[in-house]
Amino acid sequence: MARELPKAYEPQGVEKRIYKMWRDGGYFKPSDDPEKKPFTIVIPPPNVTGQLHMGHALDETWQDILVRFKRMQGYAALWVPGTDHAGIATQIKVEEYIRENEHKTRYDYGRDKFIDLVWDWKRRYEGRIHEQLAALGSSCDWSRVRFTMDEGLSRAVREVFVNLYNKGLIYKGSRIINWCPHCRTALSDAEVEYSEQNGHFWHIRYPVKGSDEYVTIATTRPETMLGDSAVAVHPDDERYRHLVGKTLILPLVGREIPIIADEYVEKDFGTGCVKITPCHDPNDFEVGKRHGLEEILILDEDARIINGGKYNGMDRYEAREAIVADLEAGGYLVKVEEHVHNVGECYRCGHTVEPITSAQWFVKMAPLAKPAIEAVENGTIQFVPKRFNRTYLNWMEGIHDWCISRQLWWGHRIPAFYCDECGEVTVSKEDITVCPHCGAPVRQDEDVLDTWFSSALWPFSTLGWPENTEDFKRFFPTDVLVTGYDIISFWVSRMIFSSLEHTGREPFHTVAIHGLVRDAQGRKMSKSLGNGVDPLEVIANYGADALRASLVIGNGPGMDMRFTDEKVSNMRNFANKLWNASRFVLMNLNTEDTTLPADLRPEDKWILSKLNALAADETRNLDHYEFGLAMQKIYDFVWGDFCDWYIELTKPRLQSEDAAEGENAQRVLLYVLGEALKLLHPFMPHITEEIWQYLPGRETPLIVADWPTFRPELDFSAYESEVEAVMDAIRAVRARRAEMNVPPSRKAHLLIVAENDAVFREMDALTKRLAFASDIEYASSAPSDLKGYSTAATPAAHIFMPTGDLVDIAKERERLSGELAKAKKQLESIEKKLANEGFVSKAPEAVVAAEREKAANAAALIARLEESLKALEN
RNA sequence: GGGAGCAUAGCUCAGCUGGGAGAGCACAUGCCUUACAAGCAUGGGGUCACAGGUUCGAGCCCUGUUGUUCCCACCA
Repeated sequence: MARELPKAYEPQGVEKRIYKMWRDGGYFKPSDDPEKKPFTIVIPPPNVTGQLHMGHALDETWQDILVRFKRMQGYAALWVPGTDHAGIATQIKVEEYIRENEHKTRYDYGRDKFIDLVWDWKRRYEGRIHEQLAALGSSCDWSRVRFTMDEGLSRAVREVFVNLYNKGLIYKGSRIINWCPHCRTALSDAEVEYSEQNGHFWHIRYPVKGSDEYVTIATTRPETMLGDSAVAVHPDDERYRHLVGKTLILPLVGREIPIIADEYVEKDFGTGCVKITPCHDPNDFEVGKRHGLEEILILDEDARIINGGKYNGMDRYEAREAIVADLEAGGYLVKVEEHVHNVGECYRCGHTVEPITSAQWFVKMAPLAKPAIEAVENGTIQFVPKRFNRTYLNWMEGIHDWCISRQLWWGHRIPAFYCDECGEVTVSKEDITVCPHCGAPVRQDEDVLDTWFSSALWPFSTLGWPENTEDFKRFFPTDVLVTGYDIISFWVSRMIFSSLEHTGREPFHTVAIHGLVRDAQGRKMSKSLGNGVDPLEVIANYGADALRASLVIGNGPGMDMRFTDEKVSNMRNFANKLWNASRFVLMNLNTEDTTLPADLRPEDKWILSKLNALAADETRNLDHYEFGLAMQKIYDFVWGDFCDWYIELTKPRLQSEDAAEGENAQRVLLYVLGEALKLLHPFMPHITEEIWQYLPGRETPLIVADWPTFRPELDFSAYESEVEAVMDAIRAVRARRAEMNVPPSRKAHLLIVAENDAVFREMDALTKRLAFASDIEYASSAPSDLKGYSTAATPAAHIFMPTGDLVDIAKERERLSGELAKAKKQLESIEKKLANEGFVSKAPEAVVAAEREKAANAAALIARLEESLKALEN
């Protein structure tokens, strides 16, 4: 016999207990039944020392919905969890810690000791992020948890590096890269964020050697003039043509530099003369290469001046001030303008990056990008929603070579070994100590790889690649990648080209893209604004299920959403509603029969039909990643159909003397509740599982229950409207009573006139209860005298209630006239439609039929309203 | 400069395949109707940004306009 549910739902205790039951029961592991098709997703690995934020909560919720849905559908569902070592982010964090607490830098520790320290952090914090994922209810397989610097994943990194190197797709070269002076490392293009800043435009005069002439250049970074090796003008620029080939004297420095002509210069921008600083500007670097210009590096790794004479040792901004002052003193400064321009900032620390020429490792992108573009163009990989195909392709088509070396300590060290003896570079999967060419000792490259280099391998490295493991064979390629649109270029694109290159397969067939979670004002949540909301706090207050549902409901794929407490509390209320409905079902239950009775009443058919349609809808919506719609529908079903109507409709039977009647109602309640729990489970897993555990006859936990499907034998859709006609009548009576402020305690006699009143009669007891009737009388015509009656008309029925002096005849007449006018207008528009030859001949039959029915209903309603009005006139 | 999104009730947003404009909150009125006051019932409230077009039919498809947000490139 079923147990009774506790009076209140306490998510805090229940969620922990339920999660433990699932985990200890091994339900997060994919079934090893070879008959079951695999379904695989890999988690976008959070930073190992990071904290869960709302974006994660949304991302994990989407993944969990998918994986639970597929698991219930009978797939061998696998969700691989894990974390990312997050090179820069983690190293910064540890460096900040030792600076603040020990007044030390990483150099005080030395490389090996510092890395040991970071590993300590990693071990300390990864448990925390795992617990946070668990708190959300994530049904990932903890026996397969991975970390980007695990031995296996590091082997994959080595394998990939060496393969690409051997194919000539990885090279080392001196190129212009983005340098973060704070993190003291190179960055890829993707790791630079641009923001508009108010700056200045300094116009500086460069004298022409051996003449009185000069050219004026304009710059936003005057300190870079120390590294100038030319001034360029456009070849067609009449103003300067005579100067091309002449020599300039670089002010303050005294160095001689040429005036060159290059089409890169825009005649109409600034003065039409551009100073060329090959080491500190990407465009100038190209110009410098074309013209064979000298490359003068003027900034060191801390962005302090070098090769700059008296300015040496100054910070870049200090130097800027000093140089501007000196230029002014020397009469070289023509003018200073206010200027708004974009400044590149490090995406991790926010400091302004400097373009600097430096020897770094690069991945040659063109050959890798080509198949990655094709895979999306030919539909092998699909973004959902489709428009993100464009985002991806735009990025991929404009891609530059990828700078992958980082001057950090925390990460995968570049497997290149230098021999100082013979000068050979050896790239090797295994560490080597001596040079294979000459036998002399070698030293390994000091740098580590970009974090995203290892994340790019995540879908296959986590499954065991490069070994051909059982997991790799069974679960790769994965199915769906769930992530936000902000990470498409960083990560998604790199997984795609990496997987195609190294495994020959696409890493996944679908990329399901969700939006960003913003604060209540629509601003991005960020640490600096302090407007972030901690998911764990929300879970503590409302429960993980409420949080999950609030993040999902009514939100379309790829759309940003605002997070509000109100939405979470709505969903908490929904959980409470479900809990109480279940409590009601259980407290009335005295059967363990979980099958449906043979004798179904109209309201049973109605709810079963609704449920049937819901199952089909939910499946379709989930198949299309329409989680917001799916959640909305199950919410509406549970609250609107099941609680507001069906439960109320069963009450008379449950209280009936006839035990068989009561048991029939119980069996339908039990069935519908069970199926609803299944459909809701992917969204709100804990509460549904908890209730499920109380239901009789449930052999297995809900997490592995069969996903509901459409059952043709329970399709009573044709019958729904007959029941809804009665519900309409009930609503109409309630509305009339509400208008007159009649309390429910005051029951009224009802006279119902309906041409087709079979279902009304069948549902008599229900109408009586829900329409607060003392008794109901069925008649074939209206009472002859309507004085003292209040009337309610629906297309299917005309209802009369004696309400005595509560009825104001004038008002009643006014109301009826209003309703009549409305109905007539409606009928008119329908008839117009039906009179349209084009509509009748071209619209689908079902649509025309529905329109005819609407016309008939409107006509019936009009007849009743007219009858009422006429009777009032007497 | 290139690309994309958004504009629907007072607020926040749904509207899945073109065919009845919806939800939550807020507001108003009445109810402790023994599952639930975190509740129930009833009600008011919309020129679906604007202008054209396609269609028997447009919130939905197409073109343009306005406003707004984001992404990419980056102008020295």
